[in-house]
Amino acid sequence: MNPVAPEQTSPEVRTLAERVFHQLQDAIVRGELAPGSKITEPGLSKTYGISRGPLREAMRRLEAHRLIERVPHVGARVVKLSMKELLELFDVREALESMAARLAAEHMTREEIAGLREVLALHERQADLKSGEAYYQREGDLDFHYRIVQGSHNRMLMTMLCDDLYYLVRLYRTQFSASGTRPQLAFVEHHRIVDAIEAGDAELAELLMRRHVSASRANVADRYAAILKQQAEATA
Amino acid sequence: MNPVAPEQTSPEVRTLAERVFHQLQDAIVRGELAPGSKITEPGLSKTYGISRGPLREAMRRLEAHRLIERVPHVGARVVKLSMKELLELFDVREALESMAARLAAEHMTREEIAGLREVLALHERQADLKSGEAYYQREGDLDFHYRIVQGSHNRMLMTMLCDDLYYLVRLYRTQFSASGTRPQLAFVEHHRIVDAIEAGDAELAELLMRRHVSASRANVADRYAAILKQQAEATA
DNA sequence: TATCTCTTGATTGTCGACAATTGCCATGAA
DNA sequence: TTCATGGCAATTGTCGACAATCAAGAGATA
Repeated sequence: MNPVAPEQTSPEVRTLAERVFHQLQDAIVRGELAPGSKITEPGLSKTYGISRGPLREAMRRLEAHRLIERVPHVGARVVKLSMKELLELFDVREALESMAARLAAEHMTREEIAGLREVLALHERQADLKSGEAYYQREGDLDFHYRIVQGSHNRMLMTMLCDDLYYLVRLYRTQFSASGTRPQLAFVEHHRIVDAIEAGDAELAELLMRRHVSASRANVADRYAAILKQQAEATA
Repeated sequence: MNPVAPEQTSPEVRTLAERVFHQLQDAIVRGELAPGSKITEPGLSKTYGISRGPLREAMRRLEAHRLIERVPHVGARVVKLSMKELLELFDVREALESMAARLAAEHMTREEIAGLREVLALHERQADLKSGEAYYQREGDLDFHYRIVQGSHNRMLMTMLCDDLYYLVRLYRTQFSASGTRPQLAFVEHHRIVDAIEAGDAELAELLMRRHVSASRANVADRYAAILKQQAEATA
């Protein structure tokens, strides 16, 4: 159902607050709750059929994950990523994921590497059969990155990237409806990264991952610049 | 009073929950609440004279900042950093702070650089006069890093490092009572980093910061290995 | 004696109600 | 018309009480 989410069976749904938290998290990432829209406690309380107590707790967690923004005595809004913040996100990703790739090259087990190769093969097949872009860029790409972070065996990195940043990435993709160009390019880059990891070449893996994220960032920035230019021409 | 904390006057103490959050945060970082000790809601509720509602909210925030760990239906404990987690923290710092130094070299204003130089001069004076180690390594060092992160002008980096990781660093220092060896070495490294930033040499600033954090990590690892060896000899 | 079960006490999760603060809208004056 | 001011409705913050869950200890049995 959700190829990225780490919670397959029921990791932490022992309480109402956590269940609602995950529901809201999904709703936001999927765009069902419009970015920038105001969310009120009584409203959600009725929608989900729970009291305001657990709801507030869920909202606090959403705030910690940067999915909503709260102002005391005023209310909460779904985050609306600006282009500036999006580029900031890419810078952070570049720093953390390159480190993850380095650590993965040092610590990843044979089994984990094999699993990574499988993911890559699966994506390749799907990209061959259909246009595939949609699936690839939307979830498959994150799946790849997800496994590398896991392979770093650094718990702090894992929570930062998988629990926080990757949800923001998904939110950005729905918000900007970024179908994601340059899938074939990313393919090659992915393969090279895995090769470096398998070879245990930490420095190379780090460098390649860094370039990979950086290229993705540049791609976003370019497309944004193009949009701005287009708008300028439209008004002129 | 608190040279590191960004909140000088009253940043967000408009609500009980936030006030208690900051109080607890300080208490934990200072070691007043022993690492690993269990904290109970009714207990804190009485201690701080507030109801359990705002208290739970404060605890949620502490959990998000990794200062306490909660288990549903069981309770919360103050975090107790293991050496493994500490080294993980250093890896994350290396990734994020080297990126921060790079961005700082690109975006830092003249005024910010001047302020950074002042901090350095202040530390040098204090290191000359007294043994200075204590002040230097405890807060001054973080002050230096803090300003560089601010200079990156990347809000996401700022919150990650200043709001989360640096509190963990301070907690580690009290927990391991790390008075911090190698202050003079760090001095030289700090100076070189500022030089690189002022020269606008992003790559060099990044490299130097990376080495700086890495050296700090190696220092911690070495001292830990020494302690282990000492203990082994004592038992033998 | 060791282990298993059950009871008990305490703690956490949830709820509904009340108080405090905010934003909005109507009213009035310049 | 525009701006300031006051009141009002709605939302957020806070509280105390009840229900659900867990951990520990007493007791019984093999």
